[in-house]
Amino acid sequence: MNHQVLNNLDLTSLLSLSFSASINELHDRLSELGFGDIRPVHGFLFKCITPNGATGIELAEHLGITKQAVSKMVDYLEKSGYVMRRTHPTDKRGKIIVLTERGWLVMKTKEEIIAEIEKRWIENIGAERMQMLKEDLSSLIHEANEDKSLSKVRPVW
Amino acid sequence: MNHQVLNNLDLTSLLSLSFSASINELHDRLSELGFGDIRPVHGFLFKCITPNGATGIELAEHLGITKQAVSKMVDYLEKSGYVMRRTHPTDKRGKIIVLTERGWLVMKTKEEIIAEIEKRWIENIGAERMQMLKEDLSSLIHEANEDKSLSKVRPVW
DNA sequence: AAAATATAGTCAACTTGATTGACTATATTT
DNA sequence: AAATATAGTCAATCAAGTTGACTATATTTT
Repeated sequence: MNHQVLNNLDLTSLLSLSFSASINELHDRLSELGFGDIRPVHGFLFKCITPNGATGIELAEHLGITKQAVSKMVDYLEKSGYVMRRTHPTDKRGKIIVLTERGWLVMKTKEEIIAEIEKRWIENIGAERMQMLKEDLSSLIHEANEDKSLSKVRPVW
Repeated sequence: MNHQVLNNLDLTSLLSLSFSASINELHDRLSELGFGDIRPVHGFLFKCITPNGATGIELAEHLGITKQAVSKMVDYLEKSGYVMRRTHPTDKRGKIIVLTERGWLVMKTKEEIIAEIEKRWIENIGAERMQMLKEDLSSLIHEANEDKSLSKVRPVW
């Protein structure tokens, strides 16, 4: 697949391919660094947990899946050592899910890798174009979600 | 989620959200127009079938899934009236999967919707910025896949 | 030409990550 | 105080993928 072909793709396909490329690079690097048990969806979950923890239902809404599915995901992440269930400070029905030290480590590592990727891309297209790219993508997301509620940030399709 | 928040997201998250927004809008519109039985992955399959049909193995490589999974997907799409299995002209082991009239109709409809979406986005950010956006995304994809083979266009994560 | 090997597709059994429904314990509203 | 709503979990099911086994046809080797 060469540059010429790419230029003729519609925007949706370009977004799909570029997202795919970046998320794959991120997780390949995470794997190399010993975080092979983390999947992309976990990153979206961690983002909602930080900085102060979150309840299962908050996570479910954030990810756009059921609370039962979140419960299983948390089982897995707890077993793998990334999160802990704490009793909720005020609501005895609830629990609050927080990151362990390893959870914080993977977040920090992820940010470093993403910074590396962005840096390489800036070298490629220049800082101004990168800034414009981010602004334009933000506008598009903003505009597309004007009407809807949008608290779900999980990229489902 | 407001504009300010979006501007502070990393590029990977922005790509995820914008892809998600566009693919969701596309499929919401397709649903309204009576194509509610089509999922995003089917679009990637159709793209490989057109214009001259494709074998199961070609589709499997294109999508990055097994030939058995493709076979099931084709079962579904054949039952739903979008594709047909034809005997392969030269290889009696093989079959060639082609679009039905309804298959062509959904492709045409899809292109119209995508054109609408792009048009609206051009009204939003301007034609020049849209052109730059596409160029930059193309560069990024191109650069990210320099080393790899990349014939898979399915956005897996 | 015959035999050995490779390839295209399908069937069946299994895995994974989601779903819906039922339940317990605690909160909130009436 | 009673009725209802909410947070979380357990169990059964579903959907979309996987691996492994098989048939029929092609291709390669001897």
